[in-house]
Order: sequence, then structure tokens, then C-alpha cells
Amino acid sequence: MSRNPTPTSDPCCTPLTGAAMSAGEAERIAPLLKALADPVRLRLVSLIAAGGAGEACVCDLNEAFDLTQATISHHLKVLHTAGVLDREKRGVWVYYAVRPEALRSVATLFGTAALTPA
Amino acid sequence: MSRNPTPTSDPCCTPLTGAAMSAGEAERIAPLLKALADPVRLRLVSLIAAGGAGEACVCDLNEAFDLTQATISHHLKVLHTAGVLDREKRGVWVYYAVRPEALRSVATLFGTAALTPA
DNA sequence: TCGGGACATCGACACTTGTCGATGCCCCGA
DNA sequence: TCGGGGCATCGACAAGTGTCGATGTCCCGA
Repeated sequence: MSRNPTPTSDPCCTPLTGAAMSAGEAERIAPLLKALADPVRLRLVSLIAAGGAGEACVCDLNEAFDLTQATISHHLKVLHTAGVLDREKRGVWVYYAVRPEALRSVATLFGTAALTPA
Repeated sequence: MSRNPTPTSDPCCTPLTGAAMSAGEAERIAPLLKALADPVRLRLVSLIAAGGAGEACVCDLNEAFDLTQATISHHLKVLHTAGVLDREKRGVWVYYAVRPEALRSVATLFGTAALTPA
């Protein structure tokens, strides 16, 4: 619809059409990044990952923030829904664990990108 | 927060697994991830990075999406403000280039994290 | 059996964000 | 000098997001 009628032949630069990331790929990865793009959730993942076995109890996470328990629970749900965290209930307590595959996806995406020297 | 659009001073480059991330550190990195956490912006960065010299003209980027020129301009501004893209005007056209440091920050952050289970 | 503690969910609120059409600014070519 | 094209900005709108207090659900110990 809004295709530019090419004001002058051969405008400025390289084609770059049909390049690296497809639209579908971008739509698949963006939610993962969106889940991680929050200071509280970044710290949550960091706290869980820094814990001994890569997991942490919600009761401990609650005490690390100046936020309501409902808010922390919400953030943990967002991370879990995005596939960043695993959830396991043990008796009264709930433990969240980091899913390495999720972080590996992001690392791969930007790792290769950062190494392209131009 | 009227920050200079070129935060060259040591971005993040801190492991996600070592010690827990501080609140200030999380607040500093989250905007970078937030800028990248959008399908359109991910494709924009990908297109720019895939171009020959790691840069691209806005006129070409406009044609790669089914969005208004104003919307693309907005997304480019977000990426530029976050320090992901560099902006350079050449005559009538404007070229955006990827800042490798920005992507390297993200790669470092999640790269070490993905290697955890060892 | 009953009470209480640990999490999740709900409803509500202010704030942010993605998108658009319209308009303004700047640079070049005629 | 003037007209036009490339890009940014403005104002507006709907949709999404972070946060809270209140409430619900489940499980254990007394």
C-alpha cells in the first residue's frame, strides 16, 4: 500500500531485504526479552540464578524487595509464563528455578550479533 | 531523565550468575533490554546489523515494514536513546548504525548465565 | 478438626507504550 | 529563490503494564 514510488532511481544504500531475522522469529523472541526487561524481574532472575542450586524459595525472594507479595508473585508468574523460570511446589513453599535454555536463546541471539565486526 | 543518548561509560558487563545483581545495576540494564524487547525494533536492529557496514538508511528501513514512517522513526529514536543505535545525517538521508557495545553488554550478561549448569 | 502461614488471584488504578494522521524542519536540485 | 522530498515531532487514542489492597486456596502443625 505505502510502497514508495522510488523518487530517484537507486536511492541510497544496500538492499538489505530478506536479511537476518524474519518477522516470525522476532515475534517469537520479543516476549522473552520483554519478560526480562524489568529491573525487578532482572534481579529476581539474578537472585535465583545466584542461589546454590539455581533455585530459590518465594519466601526468600519476597524479603529482598520493598514490594508487596502480590507484586512479586505477579513478576514470577510473568517470568514463568515466558519460559524463563520453572515452578515447583514443595509442601507449603514454592521454588522457582532458572531455565538455562531461555537464557541461552538470548545469549545466542546477541552473542552472534555482537561478534559481527561489520 | 534527560540522559545523553550515548552512554559510553561502562554499560553492564556483569555476570548474571556470580553474585546477585544490585538494584542500581538492574535499573541501568533494564532500559536497554526494554528497548530491544519489541518485534519491530528487533528486526530493525537485525536489518541494520545485516547491512554491509552495519548501518542502514531510514528510507530503506521504512520499506521493510507495513508501518507508518512516523512509527519507524519513533522506534529508531527509542533505540538511539537507549544507546543501541548511532545516528548520522548525510545530506538528505539519515543513517543508523549498530553500537556493538550495547549488544555486547546483553551478550555478556546472558552469555555467562547460559553456561551455568557446568 | 481447626487455625495460621505461604502463594496465587482479583479488581482497580495510574502510568507507559505502540500506532496513526497531520504538521514542521532541513536539505538539495531546478 | 523556490519547490519537493526525507525525516522528526506533535497530539491523540487504545492497549498494555506495574503496583496495590483484599480475598481465595492449599497445606501443615497443634
